[in-house]
Amino acid sequence: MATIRDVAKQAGVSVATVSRVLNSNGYVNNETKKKVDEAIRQLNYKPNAVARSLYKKTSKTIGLIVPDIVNPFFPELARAVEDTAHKKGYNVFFCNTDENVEKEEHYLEILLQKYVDGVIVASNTLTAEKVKELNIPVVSIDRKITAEIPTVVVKNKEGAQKATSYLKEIGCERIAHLRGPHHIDNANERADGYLEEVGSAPWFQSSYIADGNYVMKTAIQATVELLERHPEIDGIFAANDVMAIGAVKAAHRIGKMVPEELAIIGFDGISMAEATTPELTTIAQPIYDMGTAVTDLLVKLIEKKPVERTFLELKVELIERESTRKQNNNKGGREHGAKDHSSRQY
Amino acid sequence: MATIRDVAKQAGVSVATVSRVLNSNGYVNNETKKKVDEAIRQLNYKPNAVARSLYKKTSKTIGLIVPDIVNPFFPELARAVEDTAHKKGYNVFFCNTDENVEKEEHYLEILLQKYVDGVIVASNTLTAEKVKELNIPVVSIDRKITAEIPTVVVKNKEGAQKATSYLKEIGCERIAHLRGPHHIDNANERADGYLEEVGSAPWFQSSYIADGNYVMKTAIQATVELLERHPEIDGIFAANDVMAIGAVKAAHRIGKMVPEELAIIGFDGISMAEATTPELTTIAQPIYDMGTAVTDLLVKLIEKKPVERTFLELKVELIERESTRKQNNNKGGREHGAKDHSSRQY
DNA sequence: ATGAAAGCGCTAACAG
DNA sequence: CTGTTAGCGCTTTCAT
Repeated sequence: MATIRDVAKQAGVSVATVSRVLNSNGYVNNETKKKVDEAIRQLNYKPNAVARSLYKKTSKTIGLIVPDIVNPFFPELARAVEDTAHKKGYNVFFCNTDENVEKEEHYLEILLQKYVDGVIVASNTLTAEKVKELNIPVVSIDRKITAEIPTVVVKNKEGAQKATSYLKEIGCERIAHLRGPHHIDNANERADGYLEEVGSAPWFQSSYIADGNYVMKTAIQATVELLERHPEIDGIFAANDVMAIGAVKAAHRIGKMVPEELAIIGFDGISMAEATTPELTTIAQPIYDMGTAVTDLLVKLIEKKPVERTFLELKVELIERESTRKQNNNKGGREHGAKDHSSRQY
Repeated sequence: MATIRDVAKQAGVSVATVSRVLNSNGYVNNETKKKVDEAIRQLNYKPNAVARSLYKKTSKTIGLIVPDIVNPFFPELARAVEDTAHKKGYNVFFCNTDENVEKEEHYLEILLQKYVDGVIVASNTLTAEKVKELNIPVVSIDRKITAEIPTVVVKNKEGAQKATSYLKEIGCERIAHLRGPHHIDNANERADGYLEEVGSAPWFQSSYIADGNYVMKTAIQATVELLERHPEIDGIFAANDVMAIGAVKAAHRIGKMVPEELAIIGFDGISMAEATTPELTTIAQPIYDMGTAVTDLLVKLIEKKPVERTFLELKVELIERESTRKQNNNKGGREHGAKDHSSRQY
């Protein structure tokens, strides 16, 4: 590969001049600039980003740390992050931690050694202290770590309330909740939202809440048990779409019709929710927008540009599909006015 | 951040000595090593990977170029690549090209400037010529580019034959094919496999092959038209799972029962295929293994270790689920002996 | 407007 | 066994 020296020699100027035209700063005569450009072209010269990084102490790269890209929530997020980063001239290092603290800290260390300018984390295990030590901007997505760390999340509680009250509106009278892990904030917030809506209903029992752990397999099992214990249940709010899909399978397995006998609503808005039969009604997060927002935020922090707010709470949206329909149990189901905001393309 | 100089000063030795203990090469007295280690600990020193890269002309990073991480085939692949790379001490830059040549070439250029040691591409648009210019190892996954570029693929034709003959075995007598894009090799190979099995059957018509373009929306439309034009069709081999899911939806929409009236089999083995009702029978690719294999291959090339073969063609596996069952059309369906190798976990 | 030269943090001869 | 030193390729004062 040609270096800046080769270009300088070829153009008959000094490396400083070449550097000047490369970065278009400082004065440089139009004629000499032409010579340099020509030399660059002839040699097919590309500046060495590593050398530049070493000097400038910045690398135009960021780290993206997710638990597991295979989790259907993350591909779209990762795509948004990469798109936005690329647009702003940054490359992204891609890391999976499986929610494992050591792995996470190890990655952070490596990223730091590689001079990343900032990092985006989706993590529950990261402490504020560790982040401080890094001395580079860190932003959190989907999970709030501490008040000091800039964060992009969605209105989980509000979404959960929306889901639950929607089930009430279409006529469900015994609504259960398939909740996520107790150590994950957004799972607790969603459970809170559910409780807010039905916690004080005369029919409510704490055993209407089942642990699904955000995983399909567990959710299937939990739903089967739930429905066997409580055959009166006519609506389920699952705290994520994966569990909602599990719930659909469970219902199918024990012969409950969805949505006729049992309405099911999920949370997230992952594309897998459109693969099911019936297609899943869900509270959709603006996943791509979240990715864009965190990345914008991070880049602003890196480039020390002013940021308005460091805590963004984005809105969620009810997408009505087939897994919920007005229940015709003539006990008072009301008309529901929501339109289908689905992104179905056919 | 502390530098090697700081450590040297703190330990009362020269930077060379520090470098020696860092890289554990060259002789260094055990006592001085201890002093150095202690200084490193005290200063919480971490060597600067950029400076090291600059000197060594290698960065311990690789690039991963995929069309779109949102495409359900790629998250698992990306995960495998990242896992394997990490295990071998490499980080991975993550790039989405949308199959766009300019974007792809642009990424390659940037990666090159950033000194990546090698790159893994999933691309149809890359030319051998471009790869040559790079002067670093490049390996291709899922798509063969040219003979010179080391590649990991699966036995597409064989898998397609397996899918088609399986449909015959369970009693289908009018088997259609939902094919992928004409410019993608694996789509053509899968179509070839299908043709091999049924192309000369008395009932065969070229209009039994529909273009689905690997996309759900298109596949739904194509399947509806196909079934309206040819109501006699009792089996569909879709060239990927996403289209197979589309076919299931199409069948559902026009009131054909799957699998009773219409058997559907996909290709890929993505997890989404387990979210559907009925769950999808498919020809599964060993996606994770493919990722591991390309990464191993790439790292060997980078480190100039001997590689046995530079063209790996992995086996696919039939996973029987619910979307295909022995057709009871008493016209001669035979027993089929395949076991369920499904990864269903419940 | 241009060039010389120092230095980013590290590694690897080479000398001792 | 350890230290001195010359780079890796680039950017940026500081002179001129």
